[in-house]
Amino acid sequence: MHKALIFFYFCRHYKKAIKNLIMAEYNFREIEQKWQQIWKEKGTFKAAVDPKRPKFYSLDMFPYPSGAGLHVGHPLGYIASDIVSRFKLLKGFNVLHPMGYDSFGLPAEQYAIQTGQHPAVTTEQNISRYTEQLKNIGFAFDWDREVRTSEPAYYKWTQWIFMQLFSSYYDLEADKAVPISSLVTRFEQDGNAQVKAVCDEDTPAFTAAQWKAFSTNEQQQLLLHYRLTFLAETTVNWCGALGTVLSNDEVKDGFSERGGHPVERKKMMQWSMRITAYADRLLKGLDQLAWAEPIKEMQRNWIGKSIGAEVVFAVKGSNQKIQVFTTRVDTIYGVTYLALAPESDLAAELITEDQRTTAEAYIQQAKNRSERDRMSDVKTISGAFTGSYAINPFNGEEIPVWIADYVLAGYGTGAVMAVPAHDERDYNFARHFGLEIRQVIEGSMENGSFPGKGGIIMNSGNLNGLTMKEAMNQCIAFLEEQGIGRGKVQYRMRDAIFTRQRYWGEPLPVYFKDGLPYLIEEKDLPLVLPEVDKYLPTEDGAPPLGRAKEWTYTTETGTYPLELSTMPGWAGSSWYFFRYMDPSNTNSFAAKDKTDYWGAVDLYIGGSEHATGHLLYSRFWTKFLYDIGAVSIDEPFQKMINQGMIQGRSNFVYRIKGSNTFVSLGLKDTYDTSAMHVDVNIVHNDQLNLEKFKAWRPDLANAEFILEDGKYHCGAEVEKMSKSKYNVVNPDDIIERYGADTLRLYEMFLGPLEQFKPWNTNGIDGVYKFLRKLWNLYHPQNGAFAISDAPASKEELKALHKAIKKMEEDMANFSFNTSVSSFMICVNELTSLGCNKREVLEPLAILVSPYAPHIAEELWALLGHSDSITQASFPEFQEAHLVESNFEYPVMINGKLRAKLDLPLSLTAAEIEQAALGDAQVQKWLEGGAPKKVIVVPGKIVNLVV
RNA sequence: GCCGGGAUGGUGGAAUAGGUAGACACGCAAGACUUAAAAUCUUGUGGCCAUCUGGCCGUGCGGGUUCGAUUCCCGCUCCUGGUACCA
Repeated sequence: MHKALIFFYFCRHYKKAIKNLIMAEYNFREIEQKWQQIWKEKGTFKAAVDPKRPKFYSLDMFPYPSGAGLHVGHPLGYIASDIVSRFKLLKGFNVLHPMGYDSFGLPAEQYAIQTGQHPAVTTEQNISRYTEQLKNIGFAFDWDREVRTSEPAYYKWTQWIFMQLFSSYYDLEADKAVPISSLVTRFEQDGNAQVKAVCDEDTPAFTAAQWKAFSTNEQQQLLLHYRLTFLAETTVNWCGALGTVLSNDEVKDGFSERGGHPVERKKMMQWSMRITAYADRLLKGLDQLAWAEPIKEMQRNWIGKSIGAEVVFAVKGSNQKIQVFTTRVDTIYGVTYLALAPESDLAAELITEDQRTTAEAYIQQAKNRSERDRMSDVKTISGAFTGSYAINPFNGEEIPVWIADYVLAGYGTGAVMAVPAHDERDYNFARHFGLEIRQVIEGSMENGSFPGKGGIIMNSGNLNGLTMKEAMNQCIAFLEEQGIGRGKVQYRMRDAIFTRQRYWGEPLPVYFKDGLPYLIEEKDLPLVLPEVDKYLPTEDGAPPLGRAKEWTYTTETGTYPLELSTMPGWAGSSWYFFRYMDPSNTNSFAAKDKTDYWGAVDLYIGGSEHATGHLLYSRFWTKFLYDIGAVSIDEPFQKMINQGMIQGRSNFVYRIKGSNTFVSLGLKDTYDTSAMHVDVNIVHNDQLNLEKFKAWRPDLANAEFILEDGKYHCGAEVEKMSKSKYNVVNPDDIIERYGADTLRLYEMFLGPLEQFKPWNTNGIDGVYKFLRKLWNLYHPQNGAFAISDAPASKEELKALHKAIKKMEEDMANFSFNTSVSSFMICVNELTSLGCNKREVLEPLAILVSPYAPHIAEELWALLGHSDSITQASFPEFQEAHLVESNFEYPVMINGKLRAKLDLPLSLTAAEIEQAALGDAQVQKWLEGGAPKKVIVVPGKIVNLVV
């Protein structure tokens, strides 16, 4: 009796444990660790050049390793690209699927300023954490190819590319970058009159004789006007207190966002990249790319090509000329004033004595507002008259010259010809200051100004009666004939500023001699970031590198100071996709045979927030590298998918004010409550785990609850994922609880990849159940592995081949969520058929392996294979298994479903009609009469109109 | 303002060369197993009406084309991403 009781007790409590031992339930923890280890040991995902196989380059936007670690949103795109990579492996492709880190950046430097911790140390720690987290998810990355932009061995080549840009200019005749040495040769022979190249607007003309007579310094100064990366005076947001340049979005109301220090617009010497030289190629190149149309459109807007004309206005009683850019030169007779940007030097010069006080006060006021403030404050109209008049070259009319802050110094020439009748901003300005409004296009002025692009020109001398296009052509011809203007293409995009006054970035390989920049020698690369005592600007406002003890460069002629600024964040990320092809090369950034083999990225997955920055810069550098013959492609990313951001989903509890009692969601309005964020990790399916809640914080230990049906329901809201909202979900926690395969499947199952969606774990159980059902197919009796070699039935093959077909179609459309559904359907069907046939279960394991690689490998091994499942071939879809002999026809009457008829597919339309009309249900609706019309679509539908 | 994307049950979502709306999953409900709970399994689940086999309504709103519209066209509303005195 006693023994029996103990035995009984033992059985009850250890039943499950024993079952696990002898019945091999799906144990994801064991399986996943085992296979991650095997992949690592066997180098399963090592990629190597293999001309015999077609290549597939699958790339993710590499992350900046932040201190917060990966959250559940980061891996979304990586999982998608991993699925595609593994699918391509099964399809026989040689797949390159690497991962690395964009490891220079501001957060590590800010942390360094606060703590004194070297950014390299912080970065290293963060990278270890990221790598560990990524490895837990079981990605098919070739980790041997990892790159880090902050490693000297990497940024050596970032510096090298900078040097090539410095040594090149853009030749407009060849329409490509050409070595600057050939430009020097041309200067020596002919001067610069015949040279068609992209250069600064203010480049002076000179002859060969003059060139030769110039001093070395003068020659170098002139060459800077042509180099693709150059030092030039740029207007920036300068914050003296922080000692650095701020970007527009770091400035609020004239003060720095961080610290609230005053910010002024200041002209500073900065390095720039002449990306505008590539504007047209960047625009045209978009047409060839398989990118989402919105992203292409964003780039087109960013490049902002406008076709128009440049017109020179003489100033009355002065030698000054005012140059304007306009897209509507056809409205030239409607010009009633000119407007200059407050920053322009010309504006200050044109102020007459009687206007001096007001005009100069206005310029001063405008200067203190950032460009962004000026732009966002559209409603306030402000300006000042200079006192000067310009002459309209078409009719000799005198027109007043104004200063207006709606004119931007950085676009076009910083001066506009105002046509109030046909431009809204000019109209508002003219109304505000009582300036003339003269209509020159036929139409009604009832609703103020109108653009009138399709109208006929009037009040315009010999342009009268012409269309916009005709008038424009005629005007441009006149301007060119008179030498006072020309047709011109203007881009909104500006040259990219390439320096930051920061520490944690690539040093520029440049030293200064007589105030002019020179490149260090290639053999001295990399120019390694020096140690500094603090990561702050020096007392006299120089960048942090000014603190380095020895930051000089020695040549045969002497020792010279090195550049103190560093490169911006986008430098290292603009070419990393080439480095992956040959990551440890010490002789070049990547060997040509390797870049030729791997070519362009076949699939690039990342967020759309990089649409205009990173993607544009990468395309620019790739085109440049192509021009100099360093690579053979001029577009880096053939196909791109933008995954939607995963937003946070916060949970709330409702505390009765002034108490420690919490009310469930449905009852919260019956009490006086206030909402409080609660950690989403102690909430499941929006139900609060009360014990965990009490343990969450000491002050909640004695919390009390008012429940609904014995449960505490939490409120929920979609917000940004952030620590302070307690809605950050760490992939490690999901993996701990459900395993990596479940995480991978669930992230895909959540919805379309490109859609923005909040993270919630409400449906994750369903995915986990699916994996267990899958496992049970191979372990049918008491959880023991058993497989039958008997031939599969028609139904079993049909279930399988439906899934094969669906997966291939979905892969082509990157519709991962629907593939997961089709796997579920397949497994459900096979379960109810009781299928454990090798003929079906072997291909099934291959099918799910891109999504759930660990469990697939385990099943593959159980099936008796010694190779990795990644070596298998994707099962071939056979249409024959899906062919049906019958079809259940929906019969609709007046467009409404009234009956269903199971009929052979071999029937003709007439036979189907016959059958439908004979059906009892249909007869009832026809009420004895004949239908007015019968539509029969064989294999689809029958519709009767009565 | 301009340029994109979107709106489908209680929830995530499926279905568009126009052809059975709501696949798959969550949640919920009922039942089985259990001392109980969890887990698991079975059944049901768009709304309204009906005693049942059934009927009416239903894909943001209003029109249109069509035998037939979530899908195409016109006009709105709301949400969302980008961009913004760009001459």
